[in-house]
Amino acid sequence: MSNRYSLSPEFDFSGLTFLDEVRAEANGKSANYQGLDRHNSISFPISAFPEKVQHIILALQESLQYPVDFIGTAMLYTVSLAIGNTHKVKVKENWTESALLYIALVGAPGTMKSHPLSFSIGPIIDRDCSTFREYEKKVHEYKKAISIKAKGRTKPEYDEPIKPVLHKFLVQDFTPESLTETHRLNKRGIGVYVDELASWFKNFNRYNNGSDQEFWLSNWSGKPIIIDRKTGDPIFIKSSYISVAGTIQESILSELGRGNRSQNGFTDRILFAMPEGLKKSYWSDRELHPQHLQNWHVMVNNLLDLPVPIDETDSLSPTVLSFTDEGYARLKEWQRENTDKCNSADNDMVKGLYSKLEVYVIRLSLILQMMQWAAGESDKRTVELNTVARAIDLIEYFRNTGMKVKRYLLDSSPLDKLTSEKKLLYQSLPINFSTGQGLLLAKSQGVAEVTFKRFLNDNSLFERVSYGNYSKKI
DNA sequence: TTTTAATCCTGCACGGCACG
DNA sequence: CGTGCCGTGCAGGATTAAAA
Repeated sequence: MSNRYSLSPEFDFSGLTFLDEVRAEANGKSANYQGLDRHNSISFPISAFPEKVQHIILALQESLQYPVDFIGTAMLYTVSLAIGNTHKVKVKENWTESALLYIALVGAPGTMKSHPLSFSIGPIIDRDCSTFREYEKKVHEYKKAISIKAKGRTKPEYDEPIKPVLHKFLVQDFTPESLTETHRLNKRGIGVYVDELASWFKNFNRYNNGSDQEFWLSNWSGKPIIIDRKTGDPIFIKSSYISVAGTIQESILSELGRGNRSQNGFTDRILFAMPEGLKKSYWSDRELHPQHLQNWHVMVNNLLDLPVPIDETDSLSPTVLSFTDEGYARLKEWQRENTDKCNSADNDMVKGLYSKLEVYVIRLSLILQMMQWAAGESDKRTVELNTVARAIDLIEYFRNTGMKVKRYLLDSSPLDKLTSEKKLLYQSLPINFSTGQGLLLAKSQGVAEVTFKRFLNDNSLFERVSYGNYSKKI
């Protein structure tokens, strides 16, 4: 099969020598991850992406300061969504994996979290936009057909007009009901965008006894969605496919762990992009070469144009890729290492994460293979060794960020649960102080006497050295 | 989703205790 | 004995969990 669109091969990269510099820098940092201890971090493995995509990622970093972690992860999401139910990968007999992803971009406000996502899903939004215009046209014709039919009752065998269906990929604002309805009409697969993950989580079990949670867990596994409703038609979606992208502020990551009984299994299912040492930067003089934008659009459109084969029972029958022998061997090798790491892990939360990574390495292999195909850099008959190796690079990055998130949840400092006033007061107190000194400071910041004295009783924050004298513990 | 109950936090008042 | 330090019960507000 050949690509419907081809990327411009004439595109001249030679004038863009800065790319090599940036890439050298980026690759130097990600040189080896295996020997590092768990507190070091791995930089985002740009080299996992196809050549042309690497150029786009680096150009976006250079011209618009998009962190490579964000744009790269957002691109994985975009490709995941574009693949949908068209392709799966076979691991073993009776075990296939889809390209479904849950991703989250983590960073402080104003650090370019949403722009990279908007850029990478741009081609899909364009597609949704044009199908919506067609839909409106069809609705217009449908209404006309209905009215003609009403008037012209004389023809008994008049063709029943078909109510048009809106096809779309992206859902921004949704309720569980509207989402399943959209998915019912778009069985190829849809994607949602959640602006603040923490608040999304918080409302999971609020109003409906955990069924939201259940829904997202089973969707992640690609299980069927079966809903019987009191009002409206029952819904049955055999292979559900809803990829999720979200953002969250680093400072409220710890909220994911609150009331941890229900959410823990969930954070393991999310791949986190967390750029190291992220800060706001100055505008750059460099402009994004339009060819990069063009190339990305071509690639995504190649994927979006893939049809979903439908079998004789009217259900989807995706094309199934399998691993090459070498690729499968590498996968097995990694799985052994991961299993050992998992078994020797001291804590159950870590085990949960590691077992999800085992699924994700397969899914990322599929996504990367399809991405390479879309970029015209390989075929899509099998998943090759090279692809598996790249997927493993990515997984090790996501293992690292996943552990980072876990650390946020586990040892969030006792300071985090304080109100901002108390936190400020605590920080302005000297290491050693007498009650009277502290009281003065507290009053100047508007904290009442009793409140301050009760505050002093918190053993995790203060130690009483002697009568009327305290020292800070943190 | 709205209503209700439970829990936590805060400010106030008061009384006991340590210290010089 | 005076002064500052410390603990506690209570009421009302805010937040969170449970019920309707």
